[in-house]
Amino acid sequence: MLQQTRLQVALPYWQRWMAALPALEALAAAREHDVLLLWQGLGYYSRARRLQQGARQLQALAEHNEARTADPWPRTLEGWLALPGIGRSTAGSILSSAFDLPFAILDGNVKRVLARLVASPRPPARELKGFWQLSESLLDPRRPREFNQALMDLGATVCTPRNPSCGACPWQRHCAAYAAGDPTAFPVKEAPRELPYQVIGVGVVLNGAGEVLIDQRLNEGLLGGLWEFPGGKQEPGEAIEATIARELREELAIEAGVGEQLIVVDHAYSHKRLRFMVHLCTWLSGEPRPLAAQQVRWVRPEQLGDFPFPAANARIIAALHERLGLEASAADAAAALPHPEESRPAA
DNA sequence: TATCCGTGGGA
DNA sequence: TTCCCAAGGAT
Repeated sequence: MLQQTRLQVALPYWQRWMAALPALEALAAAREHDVLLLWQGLGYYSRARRLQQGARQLQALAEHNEARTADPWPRTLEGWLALPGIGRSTAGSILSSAFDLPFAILDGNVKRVLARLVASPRPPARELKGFWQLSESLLDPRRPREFNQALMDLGATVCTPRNPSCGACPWQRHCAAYAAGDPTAFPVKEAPRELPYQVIGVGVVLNGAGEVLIDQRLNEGLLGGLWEFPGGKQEPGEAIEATIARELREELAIEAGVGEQLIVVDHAYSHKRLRFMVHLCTWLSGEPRPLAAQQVRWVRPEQLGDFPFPAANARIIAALHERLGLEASAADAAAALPHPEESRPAA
């Protein structure tokens, strides 16, 4: 959870997670649907699926270990790196913090501290090998747990991105960036790229029974494995109503009447900006088929909270509930425990 | 190696 | 409002 995510943000998720999945066996046995529901809103959703895959791998390894003398947790770098979603830094964090073993880490805080310490002239991403060597060479092998924690805390509380407290820094005498006069010039940043911008037409399709149509995205790519309201990119010169009708036809093989606008949601991802133009639609004909998704379902609007949606879609759900006069909000539903109900394909 | 992968807190 | 960037990993 802490990969690219602040402790303060991850903490409430972690507390709910540990209450629902308190041990390796619980995570390994859980439904992926419920795992994603617990992760809903945290972002980088492949982390959740890979974490569960990793739990299942560790459990399988433990069952093949006939001796059963040791716990399932690896004590080697290779053992952790064999698990999906665990890279060198996370492996080093686990080994040093859980077992006090001498393995280095390299998170955002450490990169900044080291970049300033040596006044590294290039962005850390272009010097990863050197940064790893530096982190390893500094590590105190006698107490790696305390050293790594201290190094991260130094970056988080003293050697901060803006307005660092160099007067309180124990490494001030050794810091090349401080000697150069401007510590905030490091780490050197990559030239920011312009974010692509796209308009997405989204259809909230209702049938005669008052049910709404949702689909589960493919596991690969953006927001993999999460549910959404169907839609797609607006093409040049295309009216948004035409976009929505076309996407429903191409991706679900249905015909729908595109009605009034429900809401417009602007959302910035780390690498693109999107504007969702959301319209209420009326299903006309065709059994929905998951042509570009894992599965498709008709669900009652008050049931939407049982499905993991990305953040931008949570605003659409809230608008729909408000339009329909429902009191339950997506946020309320997201805070609830995983729903035991099985999720089945519509077709 | 460069790019993709989310979200939200804080300045 | 806009921008930065966070206990990184996979491809």
